[in-house]
Amino acid sequence: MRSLRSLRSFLSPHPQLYTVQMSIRVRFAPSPTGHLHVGNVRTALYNWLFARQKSGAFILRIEDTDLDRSEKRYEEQLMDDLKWLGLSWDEGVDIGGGCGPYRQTDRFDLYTRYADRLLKAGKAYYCFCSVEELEREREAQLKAGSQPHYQGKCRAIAPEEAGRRRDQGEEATLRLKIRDGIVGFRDLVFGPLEVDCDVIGDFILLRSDGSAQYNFACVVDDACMQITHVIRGEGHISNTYRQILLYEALDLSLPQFAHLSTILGKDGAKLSKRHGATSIDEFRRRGYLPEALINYLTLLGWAPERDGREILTPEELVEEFSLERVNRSPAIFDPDKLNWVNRSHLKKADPTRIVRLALPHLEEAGLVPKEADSETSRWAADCIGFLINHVDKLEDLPAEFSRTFSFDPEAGLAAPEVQEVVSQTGAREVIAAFADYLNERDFVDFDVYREAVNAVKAQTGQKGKNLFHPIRVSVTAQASGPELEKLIPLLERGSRLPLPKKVMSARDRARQVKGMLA
RNA sequence: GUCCCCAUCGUCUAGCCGGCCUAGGACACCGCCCUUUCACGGCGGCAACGCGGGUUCGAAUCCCGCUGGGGACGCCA
Repeated sequence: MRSLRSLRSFLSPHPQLYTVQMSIRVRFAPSPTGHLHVGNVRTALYNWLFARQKSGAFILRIEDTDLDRSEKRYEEQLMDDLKWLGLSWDEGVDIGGGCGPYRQTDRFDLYTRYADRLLKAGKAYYCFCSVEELEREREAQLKAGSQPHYQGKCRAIAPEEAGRRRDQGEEATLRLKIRDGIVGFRDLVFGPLEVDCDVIGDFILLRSDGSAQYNFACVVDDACMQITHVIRGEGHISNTYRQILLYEALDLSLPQFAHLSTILGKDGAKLSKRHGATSIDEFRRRGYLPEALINYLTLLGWAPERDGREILTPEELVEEFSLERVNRSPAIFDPDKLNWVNRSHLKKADPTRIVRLALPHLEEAGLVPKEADSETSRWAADCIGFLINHVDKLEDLPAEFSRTFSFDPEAGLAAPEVQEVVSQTGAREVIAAFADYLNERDFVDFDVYREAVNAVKAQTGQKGKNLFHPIRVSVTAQASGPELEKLIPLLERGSRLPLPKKVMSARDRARQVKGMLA
């Protein structure tokens, strides 16, 4: 099977066309050394989209060979984040699978076995150089204007002697003997890529403590896990050459490679905390919808074939995605567009889900009681449905809520734009008439509000802006805001509820504004 | 420093196996319309092929150079 595939890859300029019926296996292999970052997430996402579209397997492998920096809690959080996004995997540390274990620290003996193979075949050798020595070599090369790399000093040590020195307890790393010539491959997004082997240098396979170095572990794992497509960040292109050399040395068939360009911040530098939210956990907390993040991140570096449609569900993205259309150039992360995408999904989403997700934000802000009675819950749900069209993300809801339901005529009336409304001809009459009308009513619902508007209109002869602007001021002390005919009934209902922050009814508001303007 | 990669509106991009491009869409921004107010929505506007050489009847599209940006060069991944 394998040799057949590599033969086809060799013969065809588009090997992927010939492998479609084979079951595709991709993997996301993060190292648990920090929070899951948007860049990493996009890599996971593209792997996932590709796997799902081709009905292949998506594998989650934990690359924790950096013992100093890896932490269990990051591993757990990373899986939480992925699950939240809906990027489900078919094999992984938590669920197992046929090619486990899926954590590299659980696979050390495997690496040792492969290392032995290379050593016995004379393709790898022990290196006794000290870090200081290597550092000096590096600096010398840098100064000489060449690309620094290990020059193979310890290649000359006879295997017997190396063995003896190791037996005597001397520390050594294991290095791969690099061949001469050119290493190259056809990248699925970048096209043909190659480099001269002599800029590479014999790299380390096993560290002096016996643990596997990244490139080595990665190749052994990808091969053992029968990964067919390696989709990862652009930064790995230079590793790919090394890894291909390893596949050759181990006589393993090559997977396909697809590298993804880097995501940058607004200033063109690699995206980091300075650019605001970057960990996906943070986006979750801020009230972005997972499908919105998926949507936006997929669009970052990729565009659907027929343009125009940009708001797509994960299912639609799976259907339309294609590695061939992935862009080579780095993309800048644009929070404005993310917000737009999120807003669009917020509008599309099931209202009860939105209420469930939004409520905690209002509760945290102390605007709605945590243990609310059914009347209050219903009111809160209606408020959320009412305000959701005005926010980009759920975290904006409390501010929008406060702005809408609090009432501060003192400050409001002083604002220039409100002053302007009040000084319109007939504005004060409208405000007074409106207050008087509401004052005679017990309960102000939608119908009463409409009656009030018509009565005031008839009484004052004002209409349009001259009618509605003053009414808005009388009820909100603001010059703009959400739909009055929905707001006013909500104010009325809210005013009768045991809320942490009392909501004042439209009637009381109008009376107060009238009084202040009199 | 060396090697590798990238280069269309401010941003994401379509186009890139040359003519259909007076370069299309989206975000943001501005204006208008709708709505008896506001918002939503609709319509419209602003705005790009980095520069210089080739190749060609013809180049955003192909080639070279420059410039700019990014990445890599670890006993990190």
